Amino acid sequence: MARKAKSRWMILGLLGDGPRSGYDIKVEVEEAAGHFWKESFGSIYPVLDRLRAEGLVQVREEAAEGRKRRLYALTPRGRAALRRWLAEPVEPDVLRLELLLKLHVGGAAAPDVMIRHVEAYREQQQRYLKGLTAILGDMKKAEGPEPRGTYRRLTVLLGRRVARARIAWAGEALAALRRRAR
Amino acid sequence: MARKAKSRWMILGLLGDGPRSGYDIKVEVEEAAGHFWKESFGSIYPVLDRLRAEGLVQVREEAAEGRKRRLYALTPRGRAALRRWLAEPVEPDVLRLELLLKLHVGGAAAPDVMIRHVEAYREQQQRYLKGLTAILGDMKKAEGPEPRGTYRRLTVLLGRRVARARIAWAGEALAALRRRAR
DNA sequence: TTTGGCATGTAATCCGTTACATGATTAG
DNA sequence: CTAATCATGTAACGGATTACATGCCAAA
Repeated sequence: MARKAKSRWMILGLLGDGPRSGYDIKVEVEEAAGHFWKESFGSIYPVLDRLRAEGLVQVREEAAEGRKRRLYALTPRGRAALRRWLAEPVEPDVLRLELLLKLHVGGAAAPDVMIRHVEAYREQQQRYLKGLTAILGDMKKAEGPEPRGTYRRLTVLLGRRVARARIAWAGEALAALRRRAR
Repeated sequence: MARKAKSRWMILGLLGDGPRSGYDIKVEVEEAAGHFWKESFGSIYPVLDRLRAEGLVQVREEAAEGRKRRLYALTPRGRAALRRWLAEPVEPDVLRLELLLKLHVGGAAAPDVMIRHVEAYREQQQRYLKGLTAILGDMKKAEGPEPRGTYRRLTVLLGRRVARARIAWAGEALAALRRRAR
């Protein structure tokens, strides 16, 4: 049975905002959606080609003006497919949290090993939170068209809430672990 | 280059607590770690066999007393490998959050579609939170050996904090989206 | 001139899921 | 008796990553 295939929806979704090249998509995913998504060239180009074969996107060679670029644009069928997917229920994300795995089976290690992992986690989440806050600042300056702006701001706000919860947890966890270590 | 291969660590980690069968591992992942991990038989049995071939676990047929079961136990080399992995830095989890993807490209859909997604998300997180709280209750009754008990309780506490953050976000998001919809 | 960014692609690999296949035992 | 649970496995498939391969253009 057809499993996941989420790359195609990210790609189709971005094309919903206007024509883009494979390279554009890569950059845009990193910059605008990097806090909850990732795509590699190794999927982008083949997926783009498949979408074209299925008639969901069209290619246009952007000749001249510098290097050659292949711009992909949604066809009406592509837009319909996107809308259909958007209306489908969200599938629960596959969860595989490596830090929790290490904690779960951490009894086999020395206590300070787990303490260091949680410390690193807290720092990582603090950096992440900072990054999100910076993104939010940029968003305020460059107001985009609605409702897109609202949607994208909401994704960042969720990231921040979750990051703050994780940071708070890490503090609590470190206190508990240090108490035990003594 | 060898990618991920996280199943082996979950399996090796559980075996660190004592011998288990493939079936035991499946059940235990579901019941004790289901809020942050998942394993299918399709990986468990082949991985177990590979670990045996690598000399990290040993098999013992548990003959008689009901059905036959193949019990796997860590070898000294297996335990050493587990400890080495536990000491390695935690790799950041691959993040691919489908709800956020839909929101990110949701401009192509009608506003109420996104509202329904967020509502469903909130309900799902509320159920999830309830489940975690129940687990925590069970844990208090059945105190396990330390430090394992502390570690496992911490995994649940992180889940709860994050779930609460998501629920709070959903409320805020719904307010914003409904405001816009009018 | 050489480094770095722009730009497109292919090949190998592989982890993990789903589906299939089989059978024993136990509870209702 | 029969349905559910216990129990172990294999086969097919597929999505995605990593690494490789190639080349243009602009700036330092």
